[in-house]
Amino acid sequence: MCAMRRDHLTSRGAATKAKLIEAAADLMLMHGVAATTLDEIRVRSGTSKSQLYWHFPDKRALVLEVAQYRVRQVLHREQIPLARLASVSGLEQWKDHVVARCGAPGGVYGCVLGSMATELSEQDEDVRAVLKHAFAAWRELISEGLSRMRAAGVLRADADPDRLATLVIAALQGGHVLAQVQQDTSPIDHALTEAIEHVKSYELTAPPSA
Amino acid sequence: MCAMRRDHLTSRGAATKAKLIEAAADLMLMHGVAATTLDEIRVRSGTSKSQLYWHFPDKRALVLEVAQYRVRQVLHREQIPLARLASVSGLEQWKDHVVARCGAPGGVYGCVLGSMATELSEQDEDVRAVLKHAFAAWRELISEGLSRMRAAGVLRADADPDRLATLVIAALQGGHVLAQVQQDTSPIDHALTEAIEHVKSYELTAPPSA
DNA sequence: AACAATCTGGACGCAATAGTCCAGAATTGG
DNA sequence: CCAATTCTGGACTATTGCGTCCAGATTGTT
Repeated sequence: MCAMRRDHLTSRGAATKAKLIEAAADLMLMHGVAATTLDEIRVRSGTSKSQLYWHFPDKRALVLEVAQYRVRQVLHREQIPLARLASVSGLEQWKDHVVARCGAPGGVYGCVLGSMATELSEQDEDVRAVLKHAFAAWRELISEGLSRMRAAGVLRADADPDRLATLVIAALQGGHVLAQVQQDTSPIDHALTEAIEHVKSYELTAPPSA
Repeated sequence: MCAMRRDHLTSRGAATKAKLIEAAADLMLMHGVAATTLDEIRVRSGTSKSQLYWHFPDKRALVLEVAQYRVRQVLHREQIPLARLASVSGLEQWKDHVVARCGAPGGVYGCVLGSMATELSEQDEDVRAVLKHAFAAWRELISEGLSRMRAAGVLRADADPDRLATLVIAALQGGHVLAQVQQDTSPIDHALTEAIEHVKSYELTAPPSA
């Protein structure tokens, strides 16, 4: 039989595969996908070259799995604060976490999904499809939170959760781009603050007693 | 004398250099900087390999000049509508142009500055510096327009032009990222529309006669 | 404990790409 | 019109990085 990847990995194999994906993900975030060599991945993961080709048919497949890993990571992390979103101040807390992570030491100011999206959208349809769904799901998390707020009477009926969520995600992504280029979190902070200010303008204030 | 680049080019030389930069810029926009080979640039520009090394010491220098070319191009183009910005509807017209260009056939949905910023910020300090100034100047164009609107009584005194301009640029950049990933201009359209809606919330409506 | 299947290590080959070199064409000045 | 300079064309080299191979170590099964 010619060597074929197994559908079932032992725990050791799974651990190695995970190490490879994590090492690749880190390097690709720091240096970009194209600039990350398989050799660097091998060194950082503490494994050897052939393991890459045991677990992945080629670099492209590895990149796809890195994208999927990042998507799981981001959506899982975002689900926690966003699924219980019920007020504007909840959104502000979420913003603070985003900004803190953006400027975290060792980080790189860019968004792990946004950087891959920009670099790979034109070259790899599979990665683009994965990221497209990820951004849709992310936006949906925010949109649903805003819908709940509207239903609860926190926001006015004319607030459009989908469009507001699009603004928030765009402000986050654009804020990352600007933060990366000026190596400073203030753009993402200000952009998200203003976006949330816009959401606030739909807040239903206690109607004047009349 | 060992061959040194001349400080003064003849018109022919300048034309060739410009063709090289434009060809490189187009390819780098479409496929990314790293994925663009010198050979592709040679073919598309209709010149030969040694011309690259006559006009540029290496690929990195070419990339830097491509970045400068893009910056000149974008700032020149943006200056026209933004320098005479005097009303919210002017901002809306500007948005329509941005969206139209984003979805232009042959285009690529991404922003010519944003894509380079994301791909190169971590690898090339010189390019990052160029783009940093470009984004600052771009934001300043918008900020000054909003300041004029405020001075003219179009916007309320509590409108903060710098922060609003940051939101607009971030919405534009983030909108490009989302548009690129879903191959559709609606995200950038909606994000900019909402950002402008936020600016509108600072509009000074005619005070109630009292 | 012995055997088979699964997984690992590093050496190797090959293709692609950045960068070099030089002969000669086009252009400019006397 | 001739010579010097500026610029161009394409062949060439060295390097880098992707992907292959196989001997042997590790793990699980009877």
